[in-house]
Amino acid sequence: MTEELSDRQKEIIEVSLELISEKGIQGLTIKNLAKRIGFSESAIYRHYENKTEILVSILNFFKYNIEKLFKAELNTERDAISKINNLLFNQFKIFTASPSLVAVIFSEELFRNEIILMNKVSEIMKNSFDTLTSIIKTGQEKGELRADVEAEHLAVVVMGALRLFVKQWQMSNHEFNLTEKGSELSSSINILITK
Amino acid sequence: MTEELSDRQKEIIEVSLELISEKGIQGLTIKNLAKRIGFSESAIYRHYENKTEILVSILNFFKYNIEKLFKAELNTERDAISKINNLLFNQFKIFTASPSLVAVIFSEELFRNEIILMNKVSEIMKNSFDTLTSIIKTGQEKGELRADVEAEHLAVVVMGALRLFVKQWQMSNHEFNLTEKGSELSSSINILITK
DNA sequence: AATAAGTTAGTGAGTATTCACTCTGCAAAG
DNA sequence: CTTTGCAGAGTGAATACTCACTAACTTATT
Repeated sequence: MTEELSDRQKEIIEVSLELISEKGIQGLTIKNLAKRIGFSESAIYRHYENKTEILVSILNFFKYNIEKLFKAELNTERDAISKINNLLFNQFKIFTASPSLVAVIFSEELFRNEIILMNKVSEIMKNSFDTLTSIIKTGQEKGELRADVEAEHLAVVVMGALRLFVKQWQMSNHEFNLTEKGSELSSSINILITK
Repeated sequence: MTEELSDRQKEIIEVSLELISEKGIQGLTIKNLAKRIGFSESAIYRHYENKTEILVSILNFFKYNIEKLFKAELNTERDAISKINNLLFNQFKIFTASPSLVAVIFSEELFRNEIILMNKVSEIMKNSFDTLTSIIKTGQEKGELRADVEAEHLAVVVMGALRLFVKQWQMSNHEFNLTEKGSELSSSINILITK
């Protein structure tokens, strides 16, 4: 799963994320990539078989980060509230640190004709959602979270709010501090889902 | 605002929505459009100046529907809960009836290089969000909704849940009944935001 | 009523551009 | 002397869009 990337491959991914954050997924072309790195277009194919492979690599990077975050939180001994709190906080921090990832997760529509990419994206989403649901379920059983609403619905609410908030941040051209304002949103969510 | 579309223009929009729902925004090309309608590519330019104009037309159609829905609900004498309930229900019904609109609202990333389209999309989102926030605010003042969480955060939660749920429906290939399951989600949301 | 003029909606060929990707050859390193 | 990393030139497919032209109507003029 760790993929063992070479230095050049890492550089290609880095520059790809740069380009995506600047001009969106559409800005990620072989030409732009080569120009930015400073070598010819053909050189890229020494390191990646094709463009899809590059995108797969990016999604794997994303998947790895997200899942590490979610799984880690799932297996702690904290209560559900602080698990979810941490989850949201870390998620906001990741996006603040690399805004290009925001463009990536909202590019599903563009991946629609590439089945591999589509599957990767749904996998990531489903995984996060399931982990969150499971955290909530446990929290309900322990009496930490309200149980008058089913866990899956609470998960939709939490994850939906997270995504929309990040989207609003992106559309405002990062006008507000995502981590800071995100903390406030997080507190509000806490109030809503606590017993 | 009604745009006064000719019969042919209406047909072009209809077929565009068809193509989008089948193959995503990427499936909407002048070639595909012309082939489906049954005339030459150049004929399209008799009815629309360029492809962007077609997309603007689609977004206007979407904007019109959404805003009609939100504004109508804002001005009724019902309580906030049933306003939001209706809003969600009608929204789910619209998407069920024309799933292509889902592809459109999640295509923001693709519109990023076309400022006109980008602006149209943010306008639609901002408008809906503001109307929803205003409904919630009124509900809080009247004591119908919980006031221990600020209105904007409640709006993020409601709208975020709506969007994520629709996204999940789309990604499942419309496997479940959006209107039906959406009603259930709506009930859960009610519970969360009621005093 | 007949002709002339103008409009509308179409065709088909062709444009420029962009895209991902390939082929050949070269130079340096092991 | 073979592998690796790269350059340069090129390919074919796809894209949105333009151009000159035409057939079918409609409207105005005599």
